[in-house]
Amino acid sequence: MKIIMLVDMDYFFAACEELRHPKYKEKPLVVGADPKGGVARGVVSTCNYLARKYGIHSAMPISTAYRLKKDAVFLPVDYPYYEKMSNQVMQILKSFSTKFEQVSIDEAFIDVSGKIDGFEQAVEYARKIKGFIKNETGLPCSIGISSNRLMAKMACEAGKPDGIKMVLEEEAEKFLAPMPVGKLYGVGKKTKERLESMGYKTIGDLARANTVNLVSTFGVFGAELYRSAKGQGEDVLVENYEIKSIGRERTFESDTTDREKIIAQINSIAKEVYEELKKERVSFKTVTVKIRYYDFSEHLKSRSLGHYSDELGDIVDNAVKLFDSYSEKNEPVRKIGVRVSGFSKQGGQKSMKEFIGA
DNA sequence: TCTGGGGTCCTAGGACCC
DNA sequence: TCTGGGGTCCTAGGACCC
Repeated sequence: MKIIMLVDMDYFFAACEELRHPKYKEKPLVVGADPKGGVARGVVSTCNYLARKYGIHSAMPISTAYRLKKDAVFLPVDYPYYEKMSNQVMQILKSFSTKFEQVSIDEAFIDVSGKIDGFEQAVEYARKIKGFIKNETGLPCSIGISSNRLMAKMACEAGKPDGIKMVLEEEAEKFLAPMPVGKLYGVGKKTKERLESMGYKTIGDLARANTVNLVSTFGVFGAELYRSAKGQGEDVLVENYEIKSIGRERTFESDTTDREKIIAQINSIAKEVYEELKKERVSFKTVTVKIRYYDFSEHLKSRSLGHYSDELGDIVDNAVKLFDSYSEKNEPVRKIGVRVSGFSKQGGQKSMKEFIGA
């Protein structure tokens, strides 16, 4: 049986800010959009635990956060800095594991099966990793330990903040049973509502469910839900992951129908996408434009070039065409986004797989 | 409360080829 | 004349996660 850990950095962006501004440690700290006196449109990205005491949390409108605690410290998101800190952490995790899979800027799975003899040594090993990260970077984290990805994740959530939690395979179902269904990884707002209306309030209810019933309403996802509720999950980590799409989107300060203004925004966004594309050294085949209207309705339109391209002109031209195909609506636009996908690796960047002809 | 931005995966219908 | 099935690509939308 494999020993899988999920390492998740605690309140990561805010913790990074506390690191370079130690004086903010004793204050409620909110990283996210500039509140602009409470009229801004952004949201809270992350906040420290002092800010949470006032009811502030991730994804909350920044205007609400501002109302809850006007004299909190509000800082903008400095992604490049967090990425630098993240890289340090990820290097450490790689050195402590036999397999490593980064899930996001502040989270990674590690397989440590080859590093320790069994689960008896796992908590001690996690403590070592946690201490090492703290010493080297000054950042706190939480670690979940189990025999598959799902349970490592669920254990980690239970261990937060600054904790280590191990859930053995034989304890998994019991551990999950009392939790509300919404806590299960993969169950969001919509699925939670549907499950509750079917009478499944807790994960335990779901584990005792009629699978035929779940599959008939949710399809393949229903079978997956059932497996998850029983604490079963994948134990294979994917190490060589390739990016699938690159996009940027921007919300206007106020909704607009001004074509000139929107086209200008598309141009500026396309340039950012292009820069990222060059960094990743990939070519794209498909361009997608996303529009969010004043009423929050969202639409995507995409077109395939029929061939690979790495040119800015192709992004801009197609994005503008796609946008113009919406123009008869003429409703106020809140947000506009541009995304490219359908990648092929560019010359000189052949993957090992392609190289050996696999 | 009034809602950002960066992603992933899944579904489903239609086109087209064999 | 009416009838297959598999495979892949394209497009649009939805749900979810961090």
